[in-house]
Amino acid sequence: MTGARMSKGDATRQRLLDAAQRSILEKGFTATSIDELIAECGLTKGGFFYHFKDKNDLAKALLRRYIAEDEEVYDRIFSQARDLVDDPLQVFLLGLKLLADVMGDMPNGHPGCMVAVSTYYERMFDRELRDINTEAALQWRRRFRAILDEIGTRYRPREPVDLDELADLVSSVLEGGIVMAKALHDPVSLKRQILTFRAMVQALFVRIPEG
Amino acid sequence: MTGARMSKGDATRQRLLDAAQRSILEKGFTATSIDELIAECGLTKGGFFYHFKDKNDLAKALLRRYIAEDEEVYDRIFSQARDLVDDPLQVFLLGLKLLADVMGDMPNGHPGCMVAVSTYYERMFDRELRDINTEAALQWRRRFRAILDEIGTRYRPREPVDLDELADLVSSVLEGGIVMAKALHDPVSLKRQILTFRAMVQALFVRIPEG
DNA sequence: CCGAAAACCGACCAGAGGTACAGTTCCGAT
DNA sequence: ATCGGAACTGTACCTCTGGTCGGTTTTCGG
Repeated sequence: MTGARMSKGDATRQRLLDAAQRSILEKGFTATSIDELIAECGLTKGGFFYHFKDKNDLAKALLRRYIAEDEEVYDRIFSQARDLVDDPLQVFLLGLKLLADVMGDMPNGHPGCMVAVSTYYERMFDRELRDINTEAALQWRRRFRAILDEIGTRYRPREPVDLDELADLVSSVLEGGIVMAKALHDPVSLKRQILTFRAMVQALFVRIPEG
Repeated sequence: MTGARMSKGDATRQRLLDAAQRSILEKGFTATSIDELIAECGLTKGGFFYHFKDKNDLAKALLRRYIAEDEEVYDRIFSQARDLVDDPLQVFLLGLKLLADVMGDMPNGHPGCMVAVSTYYERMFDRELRDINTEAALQWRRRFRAILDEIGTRYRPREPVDLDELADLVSSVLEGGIVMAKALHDPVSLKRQILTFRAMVQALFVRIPEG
């Protein structure tokens, strides 16, 4: 990616993935034609099928790449949060704040989540792609769950909640926030949704007395 | 719908919408072919275009019908909640509980939200359809906002939250919960997401002393 | 400079999506 | 019974789409 030495073929592959991602998030998978992609990237049919054996293969590569970049963003944000504060609850709250900022700084709003798109095209894809999708969701759960476990050592929830479900709720708010921001035509909405959720997290946990 | 007298034409129209909704939620809009729909409903191309002037027109009718049914469900649930309890916070909490039950009782999980699908196909649709979509989101906001306003007369939030944003967060949790349930291949997940959110609402509000 | 692998070209195909419209059947009101 | 519109049928046509394949150029190590 960023300046990494890559062959001409790799560069073309990346350009195809970029074009595909933009178009798919805008119009959907089936509405994105191969003809359209190769026109944008300045190559021909043969060139495309040299890189991907079929359209499903493209979707697979795209989803993998998307998830990898997504994970990178989360890693960066939460390691940054850990550097700045110690208390696990404060780490989580700061992480949500930083995440909200990232989402809010996107000029046209979040472009959409490939995982969400894939769930709505489930039946069109092969098993492997569906598994990639499920794994991404589980990865999110593990990530947030880990932080929640740390929080649990020093705080207790005012109301009983299962931590796996609370972890999933973070993902739900993000996915749902993206949908709502698009539906409302209000790019900043996603940021506010995250911050409102953050306030609710803050209200949920109460410090356990030391000892 | 339910037993209401309808002409043969209306019945066909409904069957077409039923088939379209099922297919669109499963495969997406563009992947749903007219040929497929007419085969399922036992009529021909011409018959289809007698009812809908084009595919966009079908989408429009479908979205309108979906939203109307959706509103009916919410109306029923929250009026039921109002009949059972008095306190506004309890009405909201009971409403969320009933909603969770409805979602949990769907054998194959929530089939998906047409509004969410539409947001990911935005650029394909005309302005009218996009407006319908936005209006649906605003309608949800008004609905939940009204309840939250009532709650605000007797409770205060532990952390500062904007009530419009909290209202939108309800929608986000529902939309995101549907996506996550599909991604995780766990139909019951949506129900648990709603209940976890419910617990957070309960933790958020604290009674204002009378007087 | 050479040769082989990588990267790409472009003609072609079968089938699906979508449009148009003239003709036919159904059906209820008069 | 019959008339007129509603509810279709049948067909002809055209574009676009995913995908194939043999051939050509580019690249690059030796």
